[in-house]
Amino acid sequence: MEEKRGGQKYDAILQAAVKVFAQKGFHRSRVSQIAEQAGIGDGTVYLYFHNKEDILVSLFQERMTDFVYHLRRRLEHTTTFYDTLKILIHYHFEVMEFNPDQAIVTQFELRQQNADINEGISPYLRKYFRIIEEVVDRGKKQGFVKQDIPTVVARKMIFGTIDEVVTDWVNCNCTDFLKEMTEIVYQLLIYGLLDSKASERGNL
Amino acid sequence: MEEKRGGQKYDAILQAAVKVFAQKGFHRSRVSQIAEQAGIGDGTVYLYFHNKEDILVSLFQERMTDFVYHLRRRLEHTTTFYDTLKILIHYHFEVMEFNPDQAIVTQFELRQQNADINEGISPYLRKYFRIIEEVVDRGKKQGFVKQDIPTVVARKMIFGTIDEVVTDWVNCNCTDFLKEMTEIVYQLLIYGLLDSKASERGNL
Amino acid sequence: MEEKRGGQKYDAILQAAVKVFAQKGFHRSRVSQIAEQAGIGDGTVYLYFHNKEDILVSLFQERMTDFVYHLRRRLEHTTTFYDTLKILIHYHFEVMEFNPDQAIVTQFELRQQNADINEGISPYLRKYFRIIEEVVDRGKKQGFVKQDIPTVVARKMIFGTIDEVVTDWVNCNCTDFLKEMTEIVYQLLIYGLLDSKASERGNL
Amino acid sequence: MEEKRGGQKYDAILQAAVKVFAQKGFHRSRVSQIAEQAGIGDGTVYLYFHNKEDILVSLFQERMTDFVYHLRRRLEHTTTFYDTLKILIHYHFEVMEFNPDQAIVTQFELRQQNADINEGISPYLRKYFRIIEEVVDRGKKQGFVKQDIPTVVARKMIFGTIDEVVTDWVNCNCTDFLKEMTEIVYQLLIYGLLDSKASERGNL
DNA sequence: GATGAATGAGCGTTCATTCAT
DNA sequence: AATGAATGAACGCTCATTCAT
Repeated sequence: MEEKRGGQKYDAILQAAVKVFAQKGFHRSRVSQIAEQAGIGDGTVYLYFHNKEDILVSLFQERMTDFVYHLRRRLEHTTTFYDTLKILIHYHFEVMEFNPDQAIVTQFELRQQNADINEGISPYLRKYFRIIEEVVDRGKKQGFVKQDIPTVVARKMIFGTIDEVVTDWVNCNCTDFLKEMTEIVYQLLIYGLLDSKASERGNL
Repeated sequence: MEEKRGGQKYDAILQAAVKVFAQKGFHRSRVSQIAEQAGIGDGTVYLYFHNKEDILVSLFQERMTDFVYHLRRRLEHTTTFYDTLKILIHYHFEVMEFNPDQAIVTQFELRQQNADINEGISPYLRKYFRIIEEVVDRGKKQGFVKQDIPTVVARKMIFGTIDEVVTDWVNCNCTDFLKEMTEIVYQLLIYGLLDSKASERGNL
Repeated sequence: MEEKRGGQKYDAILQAAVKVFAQKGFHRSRVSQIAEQAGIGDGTVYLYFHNKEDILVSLFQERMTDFVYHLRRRLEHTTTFYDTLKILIHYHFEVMEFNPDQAIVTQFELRQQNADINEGISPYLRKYFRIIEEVVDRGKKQGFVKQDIPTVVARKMIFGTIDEVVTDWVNCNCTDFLKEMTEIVYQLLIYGLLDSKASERGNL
Repeated sequence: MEEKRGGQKYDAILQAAVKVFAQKGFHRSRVSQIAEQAGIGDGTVYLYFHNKEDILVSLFQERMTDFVYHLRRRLEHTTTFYDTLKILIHYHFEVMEFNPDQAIVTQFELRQQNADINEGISPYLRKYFRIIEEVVDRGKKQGFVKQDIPTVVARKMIFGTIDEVVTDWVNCNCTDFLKEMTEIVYQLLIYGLLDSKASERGNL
């Protein structure tokens, strides 16, 4: 076992875990099921992970690290706030749509009020938050985003909206085409709900 | 047991459950802990609830029914979309801030991928969603909300944003004043991120 | 469950435990076997004992408390060191012979190098040691026992000899009549190995 | 594996085992710990021993064979019963004191009610018993030891006493000087507890 | 011979639920 | 209705042992 993280078995376990967790939920999933799905012995799981929770946490860390890495690469060559935000939304939807099992786990199983799980997950989620906040800040500098909007609150709206769209999509058994939501979500975040003609018409 | 729902012990159990669930999380909570906290015997819990999950589900149903009832009453006398939306946001924050234990349970413990729990919760959550969607629809009729925004998507943004703000607040141990977020959240949802002068300046 | 120690189930578990421990040895014994032997459910064991080790320790504590109590009563009315010592030896053998299962557990399973077990057992074993030492001390005062023999060493010889006799008896599947060893052991401890005529004959 | 018994790795494993067993106790010791302590791979252990129990048993057999061999050599040139017994006691204490880890294992870990262990150990322990019994028998022939004392019982007293002294010494963390106990133990075994003047004084 | 990754049987313990009182 | 002692199914995890390299 030269390599733990990134090793063949390590990956197989994570891949098996997403499947099982997505199907049964974390608490109803059995370590033996994961092992079986991965085609290895029960005990082998514990050569690569400390315990069941560690599988869930590692799963998120691996995927989030990947997500953040590729997201950053995609955002590298964008210029305007508009492009950037749209690509961010699109990539988030794309990744989720590409791996519905992963999406299920992300939207449900990770939202646990469990110290170990939370501590393992939070730092990695915050990395994503930081990207969104950087996007907003850049938007401010470029004059696209209103200066008086607190960056953190803007991030909460952006992430909260995207996240809710994904949750609903998962709840509908991932039937719709998530990526097609990109444009409308983007428009809403940028322009808000208000019909600009309303003020002109004196409705305010 | 003349009365189940609404009976004295029934309420005592729910009240005890919020406390225990908030502190330990649903899966780490023991039925015996809830019984003790409620000052009753373990077996008595099962005179009022089918099982542990039923407690969590009933808890949400009760609170959500209350929430929806009072929210509707507050929204009854509002006229413009602006008032309505602001009151909705404010009331959501107010309720959460008033009962942090309830907030913790709502933001974490209810997000379970568990058939029984989900089926018990979804209908009641959808009642809230319907209110939000009605608000959006009314806003459209009044000409405040852009007609081409799908109501459901607008609801996702509104709820998603509010929900994310609450989640973050809970994650920060409920230290900030949540209600003070109302105005900024309201502004963001209505006007979006865009600095309107940007288009005039030709940044688009 | 009004009573734990001394309760009906508590005793049943201990009685079952001696039997199972004696047959299989502590480490090869299964809690489920003890429960079955006691005619109760597996979980019930844990209403009366903290864990498997606690059963072993409690077993020894109960039996040793009994042993010490009855031994003291028997020794109460003895006068000379001779009577006292003989009764002590006899009672030790009698108890062991009366309950071979208990004897097996005492001679083997309790000699564990395990902090929890040792800490639970030592204080109770020392109570017995104290009795032996008191007997020796009284013997000294009465002029029966040589003054220059350290009481503690005398106790080690007395207990060590009795204990070894019992161990050997257990190793021979408890076939001999243990109580019949009383006299010879007594003689040996009192007079030692030496043939007193030897010195007279100048063999020394 | 040209050589098993006596090979370099074989010895290394035994040496490592004493250390680990003494520290953790047989059941809490892990084969991997022994391997690590011996500086070899886990699997290598099984090239030299059948299983974990075999290590414990072999350990005892090796050490006991050595012990018996050297004890016999020391006793070869003694003449009187007195010398012989004293040397026996002294050598037993000396060996134990020289290797406290070995002593701990001998006093605790070997006293297992386990068929395999017992069967492996008994024959070797009996070799020691036989020596003691030979010493007693010779003592009888020489007229030092009372003829009517059954040799086996005498052996039980001798071994039981020595053994108990060692056990107590181990329980006190091997702090005292064990060898200094030789004389008093010897005196006790030879002359017994009785103050010979007592009978003269008519105390009997 | 030496290794150590892989195995999987095995078990102590928990705790939601029941039911006799 | 209320109790809480009793239950036993269920499972995460360990670790002695194996065997391909």
